[in-house]
Amino acid sequence: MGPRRHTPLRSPQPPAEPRWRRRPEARPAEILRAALIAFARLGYARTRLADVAAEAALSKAAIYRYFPTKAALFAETVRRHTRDALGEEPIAAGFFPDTAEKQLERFLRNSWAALRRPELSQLIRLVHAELAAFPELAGVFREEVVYLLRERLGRVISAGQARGVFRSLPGDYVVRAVPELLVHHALVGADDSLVDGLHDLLLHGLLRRSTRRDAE
Amino acid sequence: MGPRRHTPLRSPQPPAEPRWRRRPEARPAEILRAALIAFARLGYARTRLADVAAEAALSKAAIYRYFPTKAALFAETVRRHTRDALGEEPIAAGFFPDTAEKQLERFLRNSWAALRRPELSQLIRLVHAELAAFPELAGVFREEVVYLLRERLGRVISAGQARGVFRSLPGDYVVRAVPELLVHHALVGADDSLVDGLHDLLLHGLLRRSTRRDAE
Amino acid sequence: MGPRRHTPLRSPQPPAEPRWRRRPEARPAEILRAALIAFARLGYARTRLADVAAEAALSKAAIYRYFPTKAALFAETVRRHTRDALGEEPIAAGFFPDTAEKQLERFLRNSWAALRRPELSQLIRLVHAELAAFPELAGVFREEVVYLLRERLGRVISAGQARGVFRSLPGDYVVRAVPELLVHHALVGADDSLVDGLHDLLLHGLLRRSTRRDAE
Amino acid sequence: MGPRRHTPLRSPQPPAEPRWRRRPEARPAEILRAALIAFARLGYARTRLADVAAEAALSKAAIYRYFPTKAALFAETVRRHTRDALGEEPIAAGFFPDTAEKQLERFLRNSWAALRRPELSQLIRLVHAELAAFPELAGVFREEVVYLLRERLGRVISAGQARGVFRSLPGDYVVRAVPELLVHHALVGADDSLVDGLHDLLLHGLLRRSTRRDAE
DNA sequence: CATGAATGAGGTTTCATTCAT
DNA sequence: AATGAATGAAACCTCATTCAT
Repeated sequence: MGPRRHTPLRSPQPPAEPRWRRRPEARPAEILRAALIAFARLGYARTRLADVAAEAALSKAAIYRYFPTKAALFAETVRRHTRDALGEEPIAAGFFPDTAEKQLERFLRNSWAALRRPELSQLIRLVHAELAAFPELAGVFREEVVYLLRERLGRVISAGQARGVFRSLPGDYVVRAVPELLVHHALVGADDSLVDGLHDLLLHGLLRRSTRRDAE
Repeated sequence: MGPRRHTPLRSPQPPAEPRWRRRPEARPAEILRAALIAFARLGYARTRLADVAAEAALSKAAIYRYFPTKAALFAETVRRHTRDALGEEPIAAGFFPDTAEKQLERFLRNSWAALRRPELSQLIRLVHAELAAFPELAGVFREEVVYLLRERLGRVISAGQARGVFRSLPGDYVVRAVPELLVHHALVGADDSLVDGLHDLLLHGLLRRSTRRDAE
Repeated sequence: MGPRRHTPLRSPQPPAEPRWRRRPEARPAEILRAALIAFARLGYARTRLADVAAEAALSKAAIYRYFPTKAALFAETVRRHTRDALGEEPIAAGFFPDTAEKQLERFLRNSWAALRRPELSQLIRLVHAELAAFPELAGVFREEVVYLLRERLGRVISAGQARGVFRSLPGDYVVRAVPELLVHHALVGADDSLVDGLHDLLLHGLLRRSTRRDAE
Repeated sequence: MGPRRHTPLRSPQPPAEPRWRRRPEARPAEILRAALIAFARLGYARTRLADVAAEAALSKAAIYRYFPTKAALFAETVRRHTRDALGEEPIAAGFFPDTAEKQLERFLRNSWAALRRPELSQLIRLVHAELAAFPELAGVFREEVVYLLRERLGRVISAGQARGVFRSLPGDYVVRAVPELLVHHALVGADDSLVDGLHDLLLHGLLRRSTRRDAE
């Protein structure tokens, strides 16, 4: 066999539509958006760069202008979408004259609303699916999501304790476990009814006996 | 990283029950044991059949005598190791004259001891990592592990309620959420201290006020 | 776009010809032979593994059973074909009652005959073309080819000197330069007439004046 | 290693002699200088246009203003740097009353000094490495370097013969082989001592016997 | 004129799966 | 029953080249 030369003859299309348009700063964000969709659909290993490229309406090679490897793209995808995933605390806990019970309920309801949004629940699944391959991402996720929820819940409980509504707790188990539980519910796709159940469980575990005794 | 291909999950026909072989049913079990180790180490996609074969001290081709595809092997691995993962209920709940509190604590302690064993926690990670690719396995896992825990916990709570120690609960949230929480703790590798915290949280959420008031 | 699954349907050809036959030990040698041909034709970078595979009538993947990378295959190709490239010294220099001049001529003629064979001259081109990329191979080549020629020439000259036919030389330049020159001739594809010229040049530089004066 | 593509050598039209530019003929020369450095460092195939561009402190696209393809750039790089590589003959052979021996030595010393300069020896390596891919460049190189050396050496020898110092030679082997040998020495990176050896070898092969006999 | 952005077209390497022994 | 050999089918990543600005 002789030495082949590959001289692709391109069908000479009249220069109708420009192949691309200049959108410098937008690109990385666009790619990350597409990557989230693709990775969420198939997981890391099953997602081909071609899938991301198609979703972003770009060529595979273009992705490599912005991200050096598939793994880096994945890591950045998780990182980017994890930040601000929860957003600002919708209503500052202490400034409302709500009862402690109401504050707790609002925390649960808001947190669950955020976690169950597809963008975030998919991210949660992604992070937990690649725990072994990308252990650092678990850390990112915990810091950005779990720790934030802990803080918010901690404030709610402290406020309730200050008012004498919540009992004092041995250790921080409640503060640690509740975000975990919410995350797990998002991970396995639980339905919304859980908020009521969790509220009930927590309330009757937190109310001081005297308060409740008085209430009778 | 190289390419990982993913073949669709064919209906995982076990090889038609070959009855007598040199070491009759030893081989499949050996392979499944090796597969668990390999899959747990690297996850589904990263695990090569060669890894499983090496772990089983067999050739790749030999695996195909017993399992038609990699996906089928994976599914069967999860299935096999999920069954009996929890084993018999160590101590039947109702037959002991323990207090309801003690029974609850024993349930938590036993369940956590089982879930935190490496074989099971790895399985849990595997199942949750491949939720998207193998949705049916989530079902298997839930039936074998989660539902079993629910049953056991349900019995403990019912017994406590019958004795008048636990209050009556609105809905089944507690029964559904506690196993979920335990599983999630295993998934993220929590430490043992959580049992005490969970016990405390549950107790004070379940005890009837009158009981506690009486106890004072 | 949904998740594609690639289930190649192979046209069900009746099992006419077996795709391969078992030839275990032959394979590496066959591949190296094919690799020499391919690399010689196109150089290292231009040669695709597919070229080698086609030449060897194998699949690309099969090559990877025996050689871990393209670079390793290339190195081994050069190494293997360089060893024994010159073969045994055709006629032992000292044992013949030839004149020193005849022995010198025979060395030149034999060496050139070996070097100009396509297998060896291609190898020479390959080694020199990839000097920068594979410096170690230059060493292999020098040891196996250049040094061997130096030894042989050295013996011829020593014998001639012992007989009083060749003058004593300041330094070893002749022994070093002549193999180099032959190699270069092979590299640029010189014609056979050079042997006579080289013979003449060397002779009149090596003959002792007294000998030549006597001969007149 | 990644893929390297190799486009066929299009007729390397220099960009139609663009007469006036901001820095009229500076750009192409700068690019060619950068290209020599880059190509010499890595060889043709391994050198990326990006390497050349970086070396020239230009963008890749800018190179395409002056050279239609990578192959054309390479060819022009070799061509440009080959011309004048040897420069003017430092001292016209015939005009000096030197002895023929001195003239020969000066030829060798000057030639070697030129060939061993990094710019030229790298060029030599480049040309010989790409002999197969760019056969025409070998021709360019031979014309510009080898033939020039032949001419100069021819003049030295003729002068010596005219003076009766050098014997008459059968054929032109010496004139053809010596430049070749010098080039090869440059190619493999020989050290300077070779000049003395070559001088000695040549002298004792060229001096007329009568001269030497007289000298005794 | 110059360039940053984009891409088509591979090339190397991997691996699940099959086949002859 | 078991396995070493073989391979088809990607997947990642690269780079010469083009185009809009």
